[in-house]
Amino acid sequence: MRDTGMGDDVTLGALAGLLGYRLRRVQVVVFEDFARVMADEADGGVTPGQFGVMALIAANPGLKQTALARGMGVERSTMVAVIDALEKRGLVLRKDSAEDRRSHALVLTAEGARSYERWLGLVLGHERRIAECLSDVEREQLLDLLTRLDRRQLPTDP
Amino acid sequence: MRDTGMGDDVTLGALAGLLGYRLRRVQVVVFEDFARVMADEADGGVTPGQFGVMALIAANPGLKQTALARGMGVERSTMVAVIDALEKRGLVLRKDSAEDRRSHALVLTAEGARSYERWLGLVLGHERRIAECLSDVEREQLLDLLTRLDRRQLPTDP
DNA sequence: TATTGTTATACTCTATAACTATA
DNA sequence: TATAGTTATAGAGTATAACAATA
Repeated sequence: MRDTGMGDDVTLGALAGLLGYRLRRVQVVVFEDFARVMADEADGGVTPGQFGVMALIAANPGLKQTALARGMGVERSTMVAVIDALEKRGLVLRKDSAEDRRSHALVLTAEGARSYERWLGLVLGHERRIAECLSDVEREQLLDLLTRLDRRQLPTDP
Repeated sequence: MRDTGMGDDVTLGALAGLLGYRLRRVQVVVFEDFARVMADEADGGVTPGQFGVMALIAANPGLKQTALARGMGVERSTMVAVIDALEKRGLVLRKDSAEDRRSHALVLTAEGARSYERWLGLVLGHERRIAECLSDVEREQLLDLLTRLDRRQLPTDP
């Protein structure tokens, strides 16, 4: 395990006020807690990325891989192996699209839907724990500020 | 370039309120803008991780690799190649430590210090741009909330 | 015995470019 | 011509485990 303790207390200098540094530190904390939660799962659970994919499929049944890739902010080609792995585990299914024979309509299998619901519960618990030092209002503020920094939320330049 | 535009507007579902997802999205935005800023540099500039290392050395001249690794939240072994690359470019120097002959005292070279000051200016501009949709107060709030989520900032459990 | 830096190795995530089959 | 999915490949970034030198 990485030691992020306060052992040597290095001065952060210019880093202290930089969003990039702060974001990366928190990301490490979040990912470690996510992994800890999933470690108790019999089948090993899912990674944060895999959970995100399943959540988007659950919310948009039948969406195609390109749209999913955009939603996750990765390339189409990157998505292929992710779906391969979930499909091999019987959690996700590539159905033939009715309108466009090039594309796949992604859906959760019955088992995938069951697993997703269980994992969603775990993830909500994880969410509560990592934000336990914040009030509900502060957590909402944080989510709002982060959402506003996400360019995807902005209208495109004219 | 990754397409994070609003093309297909997928419903985020449970993801919308999850810090892990929001953090990752913003991280992508931040890293892309950082890369854009550095692309104009004659020598290619530095990566966010390399900049962080140089900032910590600048703020803590003479610190050893283990302390630096802790400050960056990575393993000692991971740090080796990072410093190798910076040392090969003449930006960082491994000096012999006076007290402990096992460890190295890390310092910026004269050129490293000059480059760091220039890059710091670029990074502060980058910082201003990615947070341009936030007021100064909101940016400070965001930094504060992120800092509080960073376990390193918390007192260790008894 | 414990720590510092190092090597060897492997794994995950990601991207680019070129291909195919459709549209 | 353009798009959806795929493959092949490569490059970051990271970790673990074992080692030599030193404490």
